[in-house]
Amino acid sequence: MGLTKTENFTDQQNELATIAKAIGHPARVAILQHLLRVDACICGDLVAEIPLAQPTISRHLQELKAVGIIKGSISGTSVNYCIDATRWREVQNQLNGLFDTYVSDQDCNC
Amino acid sequence: MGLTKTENFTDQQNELATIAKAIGHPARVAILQHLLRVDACICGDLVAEIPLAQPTISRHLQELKAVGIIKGSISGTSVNYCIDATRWREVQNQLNGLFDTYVSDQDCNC
DNA sequence: ATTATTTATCGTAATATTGCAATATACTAA
DNA sequence: TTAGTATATTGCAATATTACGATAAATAAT
Repeated sequence: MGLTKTENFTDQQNELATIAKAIGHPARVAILQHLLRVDACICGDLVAEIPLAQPTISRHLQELKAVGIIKGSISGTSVNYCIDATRWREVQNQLNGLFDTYVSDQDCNC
Repeated sequence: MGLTKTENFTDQQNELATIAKAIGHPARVAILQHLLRVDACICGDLVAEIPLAQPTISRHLQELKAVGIIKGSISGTSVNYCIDATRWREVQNQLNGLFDTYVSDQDCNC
């Protein structure tokens, strides 16, 4: 069917999944890493950095924007993209919320 | 095309994406949360907990197992699943490796 | 006005994912 | 051996994702 049954899960579970899914593509990881590395707003030189066609990169950018971890602002004919600081930390906390649930003494002997 | 061009990216980028993708489904988040909550090996009562058909849950379990964050051991006619402690921390570190790259003073005014 | 530049959107093709019913497999119990 | 129980696999059908060429839209430069 290809259709995820989101109604069966909690908002938190769906949100966590949506976030993870957004990061779940190497091109989007590469985009995030580039935005982090240049530590500034960056225009569309992502197309030069990442070996994918311009429309494809544009799509990946939209997907990252959809979950709020990056934002873009128009500057003349180009667009400046950057990490959304607040959302970035929020997302990190939400992921760590899942990972920190694990306590070491619950190691089983499977 | 539907085919991710993994050859264009580094191993690290691909691995990070693969991990995130595995977590990127609410059913798999629910499975992980359940495994964490019961803080022990758990037999396949996941089917009772999560409102999806048994084959569907089995598939999600295989996907989580494929990235190594859970492991299963046969115990008679049932299977015990649990978090793989080492891999769990490894994955958390890898994700935090990405998120910690962000330093607050790089806030741009987009 | 025309042209160039940059980014987004549309249309399309190919592959992937999700989900379930049916079935297979593998062990347990009688 | 036969029946029961638990999990995995197979075989679909439907939807989603990925990617790219073509094109649109919007500004900048001449």
